[in-house]
Amino acid sequence: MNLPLPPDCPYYLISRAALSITSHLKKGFSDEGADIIKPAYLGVLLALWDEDGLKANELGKRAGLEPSTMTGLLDRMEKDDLLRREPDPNDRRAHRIYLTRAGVDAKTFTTKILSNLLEKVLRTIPENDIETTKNVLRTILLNCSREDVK
Amino acid sequence: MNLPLPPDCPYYLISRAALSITSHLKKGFSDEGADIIKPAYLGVLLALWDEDGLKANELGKRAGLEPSTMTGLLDRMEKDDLLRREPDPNDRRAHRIYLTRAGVDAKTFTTKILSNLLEKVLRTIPENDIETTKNVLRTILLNCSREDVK
DNA sequence: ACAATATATTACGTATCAGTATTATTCAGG
DNA sequence: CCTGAATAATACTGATACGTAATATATTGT
Repeated sequence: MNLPLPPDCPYYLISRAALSITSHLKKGFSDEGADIIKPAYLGVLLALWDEDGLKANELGKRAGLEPSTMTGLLDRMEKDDLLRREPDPNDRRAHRIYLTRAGVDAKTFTTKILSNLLEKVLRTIPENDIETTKNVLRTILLNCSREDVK
Repeated sequence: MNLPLPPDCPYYLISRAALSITSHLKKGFSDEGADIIKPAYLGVLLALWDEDGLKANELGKRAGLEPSTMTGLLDRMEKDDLLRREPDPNDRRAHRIYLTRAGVDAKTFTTKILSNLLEKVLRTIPENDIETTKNVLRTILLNCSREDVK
């Protein structure tokens, strides 16, 4: 049973790719003077740009983050004036998350920076292979969530 | 310019897959009573099992981590008695990293846990698609490092 | 040999994410 | 209508990773 060395290990490759893109994204935001936007904010922003006023809970599901992670993330984003929490009138346990003006306005340039970066990073890769990769990753996520149930 | 929603965004998929596998790996080590082994240790362990006595610097290159990240990681691993630092006789700036007995012994069960998990997570995916995915990820890493130079 | 440069490590601060426990609220069944 | 299970959010802790700056040691060009 020969364990693959790092450059051949799927886990290594996935982890490194994630960190590497994150790092570039961070730099991309910084270079464009959009320092308020952090890569970790993207999942939440994408969800809220699609549908404003979600609950923290629902946001977590869409962004793939645990509830305990959401608290700190929303704290940071609220401090950065990208969103605000408001009590849910129908459920006093819950809050609704609404984008601020700044949060709405961020969509344009954030979108541009993200797609520019992805374009550069994926540039040399055939469209087919990217689709295959996305499907593989989706399957991995599916298999992982199956494991969770067990 | 329609930004892909999370489940369709390559960056989202890569990040989620990395976190998801990491979480399962952690649980896998825990379930097998191998709590000392943390997913983050793998890059270093794989490198040292291949070649003992590397410098922190070289280890960082193999594991894909920054020098400043290596310090804390090696600190934790040393505290967990998996390795020890020894001064490099030829370069007084550097240290050589050697596996302890526990670090050597960890290879067998760590290897088994990792390959079991990967087998489970990748089980349903055609070998071809996995190869394609690995190549795509390698290309992404390459493109990212090219960006670095720029 | 000496100053400038390069390398290795460390120190410190920040960001990110998960797991566990806790609190407050809602809801379902008797 | 009350009690127990489920749900929403948070607090807290630990792990992981980076960037910047500081320090110590080596190497190189003159």
